[in-house]
Amino acid sequence: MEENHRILIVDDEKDLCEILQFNLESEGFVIDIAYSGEEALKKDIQDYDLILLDVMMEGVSGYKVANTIRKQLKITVPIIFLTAKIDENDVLTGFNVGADDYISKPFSIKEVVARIKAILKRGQGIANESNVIAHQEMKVDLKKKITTIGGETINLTRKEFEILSLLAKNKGQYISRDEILKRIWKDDVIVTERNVDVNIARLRKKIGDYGSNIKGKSGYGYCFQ
Amino acid sequence: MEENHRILIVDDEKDLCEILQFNLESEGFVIDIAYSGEEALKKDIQDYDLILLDVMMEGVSGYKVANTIRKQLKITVPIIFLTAKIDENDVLTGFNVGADDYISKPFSIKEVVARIKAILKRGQGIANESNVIAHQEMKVDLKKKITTIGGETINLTRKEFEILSLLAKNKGQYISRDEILKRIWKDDVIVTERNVDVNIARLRKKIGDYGSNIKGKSGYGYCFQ
DNA sequence: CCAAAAAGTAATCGATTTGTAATAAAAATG
DNA sequence: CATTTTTATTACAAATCGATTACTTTTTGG
Repeated sequence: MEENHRILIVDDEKDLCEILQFNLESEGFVIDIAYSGEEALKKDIQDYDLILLDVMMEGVSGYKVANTIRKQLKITVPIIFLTAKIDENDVLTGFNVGADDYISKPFSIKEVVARIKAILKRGQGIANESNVIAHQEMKVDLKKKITTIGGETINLTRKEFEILSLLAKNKGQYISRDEILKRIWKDDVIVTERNVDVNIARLRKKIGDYGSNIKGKSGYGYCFQ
Repeated sequence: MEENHRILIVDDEKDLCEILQFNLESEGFVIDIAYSGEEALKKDIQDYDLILLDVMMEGVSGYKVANTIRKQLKITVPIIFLTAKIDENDVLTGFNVGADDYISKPFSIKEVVARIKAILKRGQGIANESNVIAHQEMKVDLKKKITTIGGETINLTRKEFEILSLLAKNKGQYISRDEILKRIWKDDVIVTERNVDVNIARLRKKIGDYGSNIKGKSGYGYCFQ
């Protein structure tokens, strides 16, 4: 099934944007454009399948935009950085290498299209492999983000689901609150370890009898068994 | 099966740490950072899957850190050295202390990611490389932090577990109370050597017959045999 | 803009862990 | 062998940690 992928182009060079837009639209992509970092962050990033992001822009740089998308918005949308000439020595200051791929200017449209397709294809592949962790009657579908017990869907919030996934993925292993914070809250918000407790409590309540499978141990953290 | 590997970055250049962090997190790794050798050694090294270690740091150098990890802590976690020097002698020193790889600055992020993946992939084959110390029916799982005797889990407190791990890792070797304090209590609290005694006593009681495997010798400390 | 849901905060209480001190036992010393 | 030092054990107290609740703030979705 073919789907029209949505791509956001972020670049302050208007001409370049238009060339990209024209060519990518010919390839069947749906294009949206932001002419600055600020403008990009006003878009609903979640809606895009891929972002073409210029690194060097006045004001909010591409690096900042990428950082915000990852750390604050927590969106894993693929990002391709567009950057001026590659200088390997520039890594320290130029931020010219990024998350999913980078393309250095000047580039050929063919190259851009090829890389976009490669990344979207890769994403497709991952999406198709369903990843389900099962424990007795309880099933945690990591991809669909759905938890069921005996076929019945359990309504978990995002945080609850993330915690359950993390523990289920590491069955039998104690994971400290600190580690849970690092992995789920990342480092963008400062919350205390009490938050973990509270969410564990909520989670336990929701999964009923399975709640007792989440063991808490003083000094060690939590463990699913 | 995809797993989130934990990587510890040790470098006193904050900018570089952040760039590495950003890029490695994009790759799905869980990142922790230490801005000095001292800080690094306060981390629970056992918990990481790989360590990126800067050689040139004020105070405790990268070599010292690596040396401590290998010789004292007896942890076989892969280590990649980051260094400005491309001096052959340095390379030799690095491999003497058990470095798994060597990357000289300036480097491209792609290179770092590639090397990390290569090493982790290789490590996958070796599987859980002696994360479990066994002595007859007693097993100490350093990663899961669980101790079992004949399959039955022994409920150890954190300190008890740390002491048992330390002694078990250095089977047959006497470790002084002072050394135990340094390694387990670190330098955050000032407690007397009596604390070690007390915890040893508690530990001995909990591991039953194996308690007599922990030998105490006046003037030497404790030894597991 | 409002209502509902989600997530964060604070406070409490109980449990667990750890530290302290006292004492007994063992080992070292001369 | 007597004395001093070191170590083991015990009981108790202090500190820390963790679960839960109620409440507030933030986010989400219409």
